[in-house]
Amino acid sequence: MILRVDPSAATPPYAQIQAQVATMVRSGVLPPGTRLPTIRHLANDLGIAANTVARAYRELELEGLVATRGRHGTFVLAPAPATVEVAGPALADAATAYAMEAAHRGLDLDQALDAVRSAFRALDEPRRLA
Amino acid sequence: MILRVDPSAATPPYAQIQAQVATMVRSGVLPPGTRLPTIRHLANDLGIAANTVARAYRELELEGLVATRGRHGTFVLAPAPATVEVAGPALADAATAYAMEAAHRGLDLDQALDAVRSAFRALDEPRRLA
DNA sequence: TCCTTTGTCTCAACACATCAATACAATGAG
DNA sequence: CTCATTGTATTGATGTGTTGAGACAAAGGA
Repeated sequence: MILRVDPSAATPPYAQIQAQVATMVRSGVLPPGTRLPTIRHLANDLGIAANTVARAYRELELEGLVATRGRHGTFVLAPAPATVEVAGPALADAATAYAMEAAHRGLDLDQALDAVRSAFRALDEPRRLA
Repeated sequence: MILRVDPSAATPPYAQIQAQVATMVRSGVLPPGTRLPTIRHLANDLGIAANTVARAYRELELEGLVATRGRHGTFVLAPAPATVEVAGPALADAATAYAMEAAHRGLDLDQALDAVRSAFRALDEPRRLA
């Protein structure tokens, strides 16, 4: 479990943990059944409050990526095959926000799609991390 | 100048004004050369503080959509033809944020693009307003 | 049974963005 | 020259989200 948290980043620490774990689960780095570190342990490693890690785990549970099994800890689940429908309203909101931002700057659909393609490419590039 | 501001909305009032004026400028409802209402006048109409309108105008000026001509007021400029390059880092950031959100939920590029297409369609639909 | 270890909950402090009010500077009409 | 009208700058209040610390409940092993 190599995680990094930058307290001065724009995205809050709990969201950074959430995103990194989610990526590792989806990419298979953390296979289903893996036991995540306890919130206190991880909090200690990262030098943050336990509550912050707890929140990240809570959000991950809402996403259906992990399950907390009481006394035994928190475990990785098999991620459901993703579809636009299942990704839910949160993804739709993100898409709408992006569409508004793009339209607002005068871009048409094709230009907006190109920007997303570029962003995706840039996203895949530095995945040497994790 | 028919503008609406919902103080309880998620997007802050200054951003609502900014977005609505930007849309009207880009769509030609407000042709170049049009004089915008003074910040005090518009603030009065909307029942908000002058400073809030001032901020919206300031952001619009940064976008290059309007120009303030000192004593004479604030005027609509001819919007530059939009390109992805010119839309600048703000658009790139929005695209990256969206790409991360989508990847984070396990969507691939095509699914993410579909969601944007849907959002764009939904955006064009209720443009009976403005 | 007792105690350790797990996640959960609650509450206060803090940081940050936004808004409102007010004072200010510029500038052109009269 | 005077002054009304324009946008600008500063300051304080407010609300929201995030963090941190600690108390709490559950549950299995010794």
